[in-house]
Amino acid sequence: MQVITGREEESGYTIEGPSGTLRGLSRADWADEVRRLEAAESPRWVLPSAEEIYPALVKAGVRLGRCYDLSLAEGLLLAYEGREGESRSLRAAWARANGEEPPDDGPAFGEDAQPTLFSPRGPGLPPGITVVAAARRVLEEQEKRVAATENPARMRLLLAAESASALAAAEISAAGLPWRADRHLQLLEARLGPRVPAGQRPKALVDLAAKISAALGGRPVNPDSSASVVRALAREGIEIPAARKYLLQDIDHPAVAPLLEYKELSRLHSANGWAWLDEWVTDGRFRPHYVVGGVVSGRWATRGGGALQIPRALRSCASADPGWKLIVADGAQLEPRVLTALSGDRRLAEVAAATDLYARLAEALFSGTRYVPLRPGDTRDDRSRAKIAMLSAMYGGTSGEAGPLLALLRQRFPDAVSYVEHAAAAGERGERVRSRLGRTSPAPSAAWRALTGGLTEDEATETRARRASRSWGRFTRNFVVQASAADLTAVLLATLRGRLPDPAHLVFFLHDEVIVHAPAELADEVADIVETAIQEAARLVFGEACPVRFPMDAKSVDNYAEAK
DNA sequence: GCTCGGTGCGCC
DNA sequence: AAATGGCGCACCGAGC
Repeated sequence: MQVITGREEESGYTIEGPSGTLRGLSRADWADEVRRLEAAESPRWVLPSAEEIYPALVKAGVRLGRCYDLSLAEGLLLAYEGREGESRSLRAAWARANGEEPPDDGPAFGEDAQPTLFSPRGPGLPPGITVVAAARRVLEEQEKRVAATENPARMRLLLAAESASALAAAEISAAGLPWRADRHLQLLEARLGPRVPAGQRPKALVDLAAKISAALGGRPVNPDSSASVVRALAREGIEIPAARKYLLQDIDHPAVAPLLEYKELSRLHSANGWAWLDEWVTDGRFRPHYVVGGVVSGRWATRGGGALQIPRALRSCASADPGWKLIVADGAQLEPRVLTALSGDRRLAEVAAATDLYARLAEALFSGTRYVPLRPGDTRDDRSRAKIAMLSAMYGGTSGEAGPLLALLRQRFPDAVSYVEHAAAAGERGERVRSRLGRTSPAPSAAWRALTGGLTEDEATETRARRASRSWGRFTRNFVVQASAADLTAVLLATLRGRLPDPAHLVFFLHDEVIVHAPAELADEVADIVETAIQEAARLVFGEACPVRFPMDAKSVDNYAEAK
C-alpha cells in the first residue's frame, strides 16, 4: 500500500491513501494519523522531501518503516539523464512531468542545500494543484523514467535505499551522538587554559604566539597568518613556499616547535572549542545536520557541526550512557572491496577473502619478487606499499613510488585496474560514468570543455588542457568506486535501521562507519546485526554470486576513542 | 563593511 | 616543486 503525504502551502497537512484523502490537518493531528496508518498498514510513504517533513514526525515520536523521497529520486534521475543542472523541486518536477518548461526556482541538485520544496513561500505550485496531486503526477513520471534506465531494478534499489537513508539521517540527527560536555570542557581547559570570550585567544595560544615571535627575532608574528610566518622565517634565512605543517616539520629552528603546537591548539580552539560546544551539543547529545544527496558521489554532507571530522583527540567525549554501549562499526577497507566487486576481478576477490586485505595483497604482489623501493632508505613495509598501489589505482596517484607499484598491480590484477582506468579515460574525454546502482557523475563545466575541446596553438594552453583533462579523469576514476561504496552503505543503512532491536538506535554515520547506541545487554546482538546487514547489502547491490567479502569491524565500547 | 578565493587542517 | 579522490570549516587578506 502507498500513502502520499505533504504540507500544503496554506491549509496544513494532507494525507492521501486508498481509503481517501484527509486535508487541512494540524501538525499534531497529522502526526497522529500517520502514526495510526503506520501501525495498521505499514505503507510505503511517498514524501515530497523527507528532509523537509520527516523531522517533525520524528519529533512527535513517529517512525516510518519505508518511504519514497521524490526530491532525492528526482535528483538521482536528473543526474542519470544528464540533466543534473535542473531543479529537483516538486514544482519543477511537476512542470517537467506535464511537458512544461521547469521554472528556475532555486538551487539544483548538489548545490546550495536550501529547502527547495517548502521554502518560506511554499512549494509554489499553480493554484488548484495540491502537493499530493503534484506528488502523484511526479511519481508516475519517475516510474516511467526508472523503467527507461539501463537497469531499472538497480535504480529502484538505489531510490529505495536513498529514501531510507533520508529517514535514517533525520533519526540520527534527532537522537544525537551521546557527548560528554563535562569531559570536553576539562579537555579544553587543560590544553587551552580557562575559557575566554569568543574572538579572544586563550592563554595557551597567547603564550605560544609570544614564544614564536621571540624565537623569530622579536618582531610580532601572527601565527594565524601563513604569509606572516613565511616572511618571518625568510628573515631568519629559511625559505619555504608556505607555512604548511609538513614543510615546517623538517626545519631545525627554535620557532618550529611552538609553531606546530600553536597550529594544533588553534585548530582545537576554532574548530571544536567552547563555541562549538555551545552551538552543537545540547542535552548531552551532538546533533549535526546531515544532508543526504549533498555530495555528487552519494556520500552524505553535513551542514554545521563539522561532523565529517570529529578529531581523534575528542573522541573520548563521545561516550555511551551508563548501562549502555556504543557499537562502532566500520567497513574494513571498503573501497578496494567495492572495486573488486565492481570489476569482477576473481584474483582480487581471493585477496579480498582476507580480513586484512592489504596484508594479503602485499603477499600477492611481492612474494616471489624482490621489489626494490625507488627511494633508498624507504622503510615502509610491504603492506604499506600494497596500500599505496591500491589507493593509486582508486585515486589516480602517480607520484613517488605510485607509478611502478600501480604497474605491478595492473600486471597482477588487470581486470580491477582496467575498470578504474576505463572510468578515468571516460572522464578525460568529458564523458559521464555511473556507480553500480546508477549514480551518475556530472558533466564537466563549460570552462573545462572550452579548455580541453579546442584546438590549441600554444604549448602552455596545451599543458593546461592536459592537466584539466587528467584531473577530471581522476575524479571519474574515483567516482565509480566512491559512488558505488555509497550505494552499498545506503543499502546497509536501509537494512540496518529496520532491524535494530528497540531501544537500540543509530547515532552516527560517516561514509563507511556507523555507531549504534544500545543497552549493554543488546550490544552483542547489535554487532551481529550490523555484520549480517552488510552481507545482505552486498548481495543486494552486487548480486548473489558476488564472491567478495565485506567484513564489518564492529566493536562494543564505552566511548568512541576505544574503537580504534 | 562586505564578499570571495586562497590557505591550512583534519576527517573518510 | 608539488602534481591521488571526496568533504567542512575557520581564518586571512585582497578587492569592492
